[in-house]
Amino acid sequence: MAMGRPLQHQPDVALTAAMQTFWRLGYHHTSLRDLLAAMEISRSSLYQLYGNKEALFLTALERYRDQLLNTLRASFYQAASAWAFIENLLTQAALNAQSEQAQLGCLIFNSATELGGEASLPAQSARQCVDDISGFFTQVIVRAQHEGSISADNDAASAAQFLTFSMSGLRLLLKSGATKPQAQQTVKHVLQGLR
Amino acid sequence: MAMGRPLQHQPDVALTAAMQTFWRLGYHHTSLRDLLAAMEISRSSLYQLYGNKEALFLTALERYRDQLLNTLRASFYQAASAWAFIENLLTQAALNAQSEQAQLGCLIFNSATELGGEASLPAQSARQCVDDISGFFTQVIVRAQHEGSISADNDAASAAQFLTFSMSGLRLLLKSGATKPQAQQTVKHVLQGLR
DNA sequence: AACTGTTGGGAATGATCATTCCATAAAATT
DNA sequence: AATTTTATGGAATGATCATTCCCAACAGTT
Repeated sequence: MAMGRPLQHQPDVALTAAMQTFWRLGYHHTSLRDLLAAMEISRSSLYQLYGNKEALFLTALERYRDQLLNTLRASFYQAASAWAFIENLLTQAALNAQSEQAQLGCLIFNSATELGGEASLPAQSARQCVDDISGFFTQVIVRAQHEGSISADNDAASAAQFLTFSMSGLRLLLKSGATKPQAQQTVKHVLQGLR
Repeated sequence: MAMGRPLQHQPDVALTAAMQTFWRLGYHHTSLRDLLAAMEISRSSLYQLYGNKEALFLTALERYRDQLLNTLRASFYQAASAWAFIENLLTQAALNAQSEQAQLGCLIFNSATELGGEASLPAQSARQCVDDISGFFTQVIVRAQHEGSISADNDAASAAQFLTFSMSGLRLLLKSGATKPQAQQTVKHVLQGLR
């Protein structure tokens, strides 16, 4: 074993806790007190291990994006068709209407809207993450076009953007307290818009 | 004329300046310094005339909503058809892609997303405003259904919500720097989704 | 001239914030 | 026992924030 006292906390656990806190409260509104309480480490350790609040947010955001994209990709590659994947994605979002998860929305979209046009690193990173999601959806659209479920006349990138903001819009709806039937009906509109 | 020194500033002008500042910076991120500079009044006057930051935001938000709804209603009632109104609304939004206005987004949606699930008065008010917009769109949808341009099978409220978040999503897209052709393509998706 | 309401800004209050420094304790090594 | 690394928390720093109090200047009225 290496010399010196071994690490007492698991960096993964602490990072996940930080991520959830940012998710719940937003970047600016999350204070160091909140972080320390959630991560269950001391101020000193936080600065030593993660640099500062901004750096911690960046790594937490990247982790969130990685996890999200991994989940999406896994579900995509094992889906019967691209269209089935899209349908399932939206339907699941609508079904989970009242869950806490849905109430929180998506960390990436939340951050992108909160940080808006800021020039800060967190803002840049958030916008990049939105692009990453949109890029993944573009692949999905392209496959759907090959499979014939979406007209090849459509620009794949635009369709992907439509799908992206529809996901974010759906989240906003659910956050505003839309009922499950309303959400399901809205999903139909989105699916119809993609065709 | 009334006794005492007459008002030097026009409350309307100052309120508009405050509104634009909240619009540009968001509620939390707008400091009193920002407000005073934009409104060109003194701290004393602000507190005397508008109460405090929170109260000022509430009146500014209401004014924004009133102006927006008035503009929308005027354009709606003089439109050839409900569908033409919707088409025009979305197309104009896409055409103004690069304008400063579009970059700002909409004060109501910005506030609703920024304040999210907060229990504060500003948050409640923002959610109410989203409902107000959605309510207006419901009327539009109902008229479109009477005119036959939207299937009567659709739930009007759900379609209105779809339209509402599509507007907000379009704004987010433009904020993220989507090109004009992309935005126009996305509008087609939204219109198709409404049918 | 006396009165009344508006305006402006200095100063203080009390709170929160992120960050740094520092001294100390704990747990492992050699 | 000496060393190395990690952990903790008190204290201070410097900044910003919204808000209140207060006093002086201002611009009209009667």
